[in-house]
Amino acid sequence: MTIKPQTLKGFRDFLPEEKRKRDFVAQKIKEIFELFGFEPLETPTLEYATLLLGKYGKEVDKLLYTFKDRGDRELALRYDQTVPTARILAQYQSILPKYFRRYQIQNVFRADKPQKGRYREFTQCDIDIFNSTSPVADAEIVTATYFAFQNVGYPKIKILINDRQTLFKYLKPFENLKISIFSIIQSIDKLDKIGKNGVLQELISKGMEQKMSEQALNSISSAKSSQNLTEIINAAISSGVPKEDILFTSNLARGLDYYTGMIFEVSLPGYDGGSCGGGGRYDKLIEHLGGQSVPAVGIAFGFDRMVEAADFFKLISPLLNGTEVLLTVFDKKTINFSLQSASILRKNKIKTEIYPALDKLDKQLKYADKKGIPYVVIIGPDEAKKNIVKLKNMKTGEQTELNIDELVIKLKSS
RNA sequence: GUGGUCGUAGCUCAAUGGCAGAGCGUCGCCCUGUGGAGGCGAAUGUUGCGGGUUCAACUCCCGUCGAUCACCCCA
Repeated sequence: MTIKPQTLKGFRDFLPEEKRKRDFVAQKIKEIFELFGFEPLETPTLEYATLLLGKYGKEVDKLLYTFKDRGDRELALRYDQTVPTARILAQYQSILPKYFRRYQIQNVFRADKPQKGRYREFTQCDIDIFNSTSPVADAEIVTATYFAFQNVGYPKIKILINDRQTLFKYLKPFENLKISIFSIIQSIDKLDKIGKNGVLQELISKGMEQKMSEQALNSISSAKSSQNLTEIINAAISSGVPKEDILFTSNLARGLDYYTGMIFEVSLPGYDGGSCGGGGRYDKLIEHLGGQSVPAVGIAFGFDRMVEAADFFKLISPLLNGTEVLLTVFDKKTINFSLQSASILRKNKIKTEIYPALDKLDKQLKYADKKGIPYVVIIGPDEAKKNIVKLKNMKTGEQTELNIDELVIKLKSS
C-alpha cells in the first residue's frame, strides 16, 4: 500500500533554499547575542505535562500537545521557552550565574488551528536577563535586539517603547467593575490594527461608556515617559542605539498581562508583515510559574517573520554558501582524476561537488546551471592525458586550461 | 475553538450539469566533449478523498482531509 506523501497539518518542510535563509538569519542574530554575552541554552522538546499544564491559563491548556509515553508518564510538547527556562532557573540555581543571561532558538508546538504565519510548530528565539531589576538590563535587551536586527541587514529598524507604569497611571481612572485595566490595555494594543474607532467600539462593547472611552484614548496619547523608562531609553542610546530609532510610544500596549515594566516592539518600516518581535520586563512571571522570585526582562523574536522580511528586503543571496565548483566525470577511466582533483579542492576549503552519474556533458552543465554553481571543471580523456583540467566560468562561458595548482589558486582568488 | 472561501497535470490556472484543457516547467531530438537563447516533438490526471442527486457531476448536495481568510489567541 502506498501512502500519499504529505506534511502534517500545521507543520512545515524547509527545502534547501528556505532552510539556508533561516540559517542565515539565525547565524546573524546569534553573532550579536554572543557579542552581548548571552549564553546558549537548549531544553528538551518534551516535558512532564504537569510542568506546563495550568501555567499559561486554561485557554492555553487546550493548545498543549499532551500524551502518555510507554511508561505511562504524562508528557507535553514544549509550548514556549519561558516556562522550561523557569524550570532551569529553579533546578540549577546553584550553578548558574546570578544575573543569568541566555539566548534560546528552539521550536515550540501549539495545537492551534493553523493559518498563514501561524503554525503548529514554529521557531521561537528569546533572549532574557534574569535577576536584575536595573534599567541597564532593560537597555541591554533593547540594544542587543536593535543590533541583532541591524546585523541581519534590514534598512530601517524602529524600536517602539513604553512601560506598564505609564499605561497604569493614565488608564487606572477608567477602570471599573465591568472592565479591568488589562482588558483596556488589550484593546488599546490593537490601535494600529483596527484604528481609533475600532478600539472605541471594542471598549464600548466591553462595557465602557463612549465618553470615557474617548477620554481614555486621549489620556494615553498625552502620556509622558516615566523616569525609569527615560533612564532605559538613555542607556540604550549610550549603548549605541541611534536616538531617532527608539521611540516612546504611549499607545503601545502589548496584550500579555504578565508584563510589569518596560515593554517594546520592533518595527521594520517598509515591511508590512507586522511586528517582528516584542518583549519587556516581567518581574512576577517566574514566581507565578511556581519558582522563587526572579525578576526578568527579555524579548521574543518573531523568527519566521524576520526571515520573511529578510527575504522581502533581498538581504539573502540565493547562492549563499552553495557549491562553488562542479567536477564533471567522463568515463570510468578518467573518474579517478576527477575524484583526486575534488579531494585537492576540498583540502583547500573550496566547496566542491562531483557529478554523481556518467551522463553526457550537456546534462552535467545543465545541472550546474540549474543549481547556480558558478564554476565547472571539465575532465575528459584529453585533459587526463595532459594532466590538466578545463575550468569553465558559467557566467561568462570563458574556459581556461590549468594544472591542478593553478586551479586552486584561481578558484581561491575568485 | 467559531465563521467564511477554496481544492483540476510538477507549478499557475481555464473548462457556467454534456469529449478534462492552456501557459510555464520536465523529458527527447536538432547538437557523438559544452548549459542559458531558439525550433520540433513527447509524457503527465481515480478533477484531494468518500458517499449522494442525475440519463450525465470538475461543476449540485452531505461528510471528511487539506489550504487559506477573519475572529479568538499569539509568534
